[in-house]
Parts: sequence; C-alpha cells; structure tokens
Amino acid sequence: MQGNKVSEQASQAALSELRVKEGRRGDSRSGGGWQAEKSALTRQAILDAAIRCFVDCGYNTTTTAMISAEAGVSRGAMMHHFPSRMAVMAAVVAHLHELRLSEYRSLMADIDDSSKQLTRAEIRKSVLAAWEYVNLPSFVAHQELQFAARTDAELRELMQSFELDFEKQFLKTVKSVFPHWKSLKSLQAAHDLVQFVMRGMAISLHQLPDNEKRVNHVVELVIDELARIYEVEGEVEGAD
Amino acid sequence: MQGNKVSEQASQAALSELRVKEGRRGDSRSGGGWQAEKSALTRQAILDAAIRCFVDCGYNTTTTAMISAEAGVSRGAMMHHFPSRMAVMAAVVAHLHELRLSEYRSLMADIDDSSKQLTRAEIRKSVLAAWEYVNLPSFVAHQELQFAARTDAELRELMQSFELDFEKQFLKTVKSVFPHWKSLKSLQAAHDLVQFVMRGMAISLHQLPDNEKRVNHVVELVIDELARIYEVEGEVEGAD
DNA sequence: CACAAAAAAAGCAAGCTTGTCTGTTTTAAG
DNA sequence: CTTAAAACAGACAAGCTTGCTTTTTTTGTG
Repeated sequence: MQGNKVSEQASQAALSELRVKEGRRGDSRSGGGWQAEKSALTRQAILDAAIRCFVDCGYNTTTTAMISAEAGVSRGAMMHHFPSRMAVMAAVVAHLHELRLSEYRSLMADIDDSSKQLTRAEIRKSVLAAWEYVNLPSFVAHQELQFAARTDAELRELMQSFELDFEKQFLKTVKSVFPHWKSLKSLQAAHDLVQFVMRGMAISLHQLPDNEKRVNHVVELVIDELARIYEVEGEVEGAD
Repeated sequence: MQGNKVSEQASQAALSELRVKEGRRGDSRSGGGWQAEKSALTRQAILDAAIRCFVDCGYNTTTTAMISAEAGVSRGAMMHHFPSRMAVMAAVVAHLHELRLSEYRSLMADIDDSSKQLTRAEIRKSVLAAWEYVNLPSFVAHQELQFAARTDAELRELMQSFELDFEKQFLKTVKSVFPHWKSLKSLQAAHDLVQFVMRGMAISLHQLPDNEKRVNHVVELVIDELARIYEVEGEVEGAD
C-alpha cells in the first residue's frame, strides 16, 4: 500500500549482539539450556520488530514478511514460533501489556513521594510523565492495535482481557504514587481526564501546526484542574 | 481480513429513490442536464458508501469492491468516476470536510446566544455538543482517515490542506458561538482542551467498562474547567 | 560418533485486491 | 432517426500476502 522503509539493521544487530554475547554454547545451562534461550531470543526479536513495524507502517499494512525481515529472521523461522499472523499479534499484545506498564511505572518513579501533602510540583511531574508516556513507541504500537480492534472482532476479543487488566494496574500505580489522594472517585476521574487528554493530543499532534505551544497550554490547564480537584477533595476531607 | 458486513440496502434504496424522483428525463434542465445530475448522484452514493465502510470496516480493510457494492453500483462504474482507490479517498476527504463542518455547526446552533454574558448552561451545551459530534459517523470516518495518514505519506499529503482549513473553520465557529469570550488565546486553549478530551474519549470508550459514568464525570470536569477559565479571563478583562 | 528433536530456511499454491481492458446501455445533439 | 459521447457492467491479468510443505542446519542426548 505504501512503502515506509524500516531500518532493518537495528534489530538484526541487536539479535546478533545478543547471540554472540551468549555465543559460547555451554555456559548457559542456568535456566533451561541454550536451545530454549535461543528460542526465547528469537521470539523477543520478532516481538520487538513487530512493534517497530506498527510504529512505522501501522497495524494493517504490517505483513509477516515485514516483521521477519525487520527481526532479521527468515519467514519460515517466524512461522515456526508463531503459526499464524494473528498468533504474532497475540504475543505482541501480551508483550506490550508488560512493557507499557513497566515503562509507565519507570516514568512515574521519578516523582518523589516523601511529603505528607501532594504538591503542585508533583502533579505537574505526573502530567508530564503521562505526556512522555503517550509518545513512547510502545504506546503508539498499542494504539495501532486498539484502533484496529475497533473493526476487527478477533483482535478485539484477543485484547479485551489485557485491556481490563491494564486499566486496573494502571490505576493501581497512580494510587501508589498519590497515596494522599483520599477520594477514589475523584482520583479515578482525574486519572481519566489526564488519559483522555493525552490520547487526544497524541493522535492530533501528528499533523497540526503550533502543536508545541498548544500542547503546553493544555497541559497547564490540566495541571490547574487536577490541583483544583485535589484541593476541593482535601477540603471536604472524605465527604465523597 | 475480517468480514464486517455492511447493509447494502440503505444506499441502494436511497440511490434508487433519488433516481426515480428525477426519473422523468426532461424536466431537469435546470442546472446542467440529467446526465450531469445522474453522475453527481452516483458520485454521492459512492462517497456515502465509503464513509459507511470506514465506520464498519476501517480505512485499510475497505476495498474498492466493498464500496461499490455498498453504493449499489458496479465496480466498473465506480472506476469510471474515480480512476483509482486513492482518487475515491481524496473525494471522501473533501466530502467529509464539508459534512463535518456542517454537522458541527448544526449541533452548535442549538445554543442560544442571546444573553450578554456567557452562562454555565451554554458552556455545558457546547461540551455536550462536542461529545455528540465525535460520535457521529462522519467523525469516525475522518478519524479512520487521519489515523491511517500517520503511516501513509500519500494520504497525509492529501489531507494536509483540508486539516488546516478545518481547524480554521472550526475555531471560527466556536468564536461565533461565544462572542463574549474576549481572550482569543484562552478560547483557543479551551477549545483544544475540549477537542483533545473528546477525541481521547472517542477512541477509548470502545472497549471500556463503566464508560457511561466515567465519561459523564470527565465531561463535568471539563465544564468546570471551562467555566473557571472563562471566569478568570472575565475578571482580568482583556489583560491577556 | 550417532540420532532424534528443535530450529531455521526456502519454495509453493490459493485467495484477494487493484488497475485495465472490452463490451453494452443510456444520454445528448444533429 | 442517427451518431458521438458519457455512463455503466463485467472480465482479465499482475502483484501481493498468507499458510503450508519440504529441506537443511543446529541442538541435546546416549
């Protein structure tokens, strides 16, 4: 349909590097043998390649040949690990589930939670972290999957349980970062607001002028609103 | 890829109806002859069919055969009006441009602008209108195009000018509805906030539980924020 | 070293989509 | 009525993608 070339060197090099790193076959008895490790390595290379393909070419236009080429493995090898295209997608969904949670937690870990009261600076940090989050390749790849799932029943069913669990884990992380935020209901709403805005910005900024200023302005508005919500909630003190 | 069947009766009936309506060939001399009118009719049927296909099956999976079948015309006839698949898409982009603007204006027209001061009720109406707007088929179809354009250079270039003009017309409409909102900068930011939230909600709600409550809650937050922005802006009175 | 199993590589047929090509019908004009 | 052009309908080949099959290489074990 269109030809967005993907750098095939990246993963190939990465895979080779990992392979030579464990190249001396014999010292990798710790955990199941070299064969299993090599298999897992190839699997990982394919999954990472698929994510890059989603980011560069989109979900629908990504072919199995594209993924295998990007991963630096033959199509036959790929079909050995994943019997069908949808099997790859299922594995990518599971992989992204863990990856996105891990990356978001890492982003939110920078917020120091030492103070007794939630400060505006911490709110700002969390909002900026959310903005960084939706600009990560993992988020873009997931967005491709989620968007395609709207009109693809098989993919939708496949992702459903992951989506539910992700929402759960996501909110749990937010709660752990903001332990002083008492009202669960208002925290949920604040979290939703941030997520909706970020998602909306992520898909809009691709072809918009003045995006920098406009994004920053909206980010400030969101910070204001969050501070206001938290303040009001604090005044009422649990009368939610 | 997947088989989301589309009701092929709808447009076929509509096209036939329009055809018999002007069936007596001879009284349609007002505007270029029956031939031109018939041609325009078929064109319109194809464009409307394409939009339905986007909503039901997505941009990428929509084939030319799908569109022609949904429109109730032969593939040959369609290729006569549009030489290639991309030509159809280009026409759909132009069609959606007008359609979306028209529908949004219609939605915003319900807001009575008689008062001297902007009331919270009017703000609420505009936010709800924006929510209705992103649930329209025209918006979903456009979203499919815009999303596909991220990884399709040809489509992106095609849409670019339309996107710019749409933003312009869109904001102009907002300004005409809220003449009392003095600061252009804050109005732009408020408009962006609403649009981002709505877009984010539109793509998120597809596979989320409790969407009703959560959407309503966030809508209330946005209304609060808009009211606050407008209030602050009013107090400062042009010191922007 | 031998041998079975896993992994990898390559080839192949079937199905689908696109664009073009040819033939038919309808419209407009002389 | 005749004729040219537009609109319409269907058929065709070329290219691509998928999944399966076959062959070769690598790995683990006796």
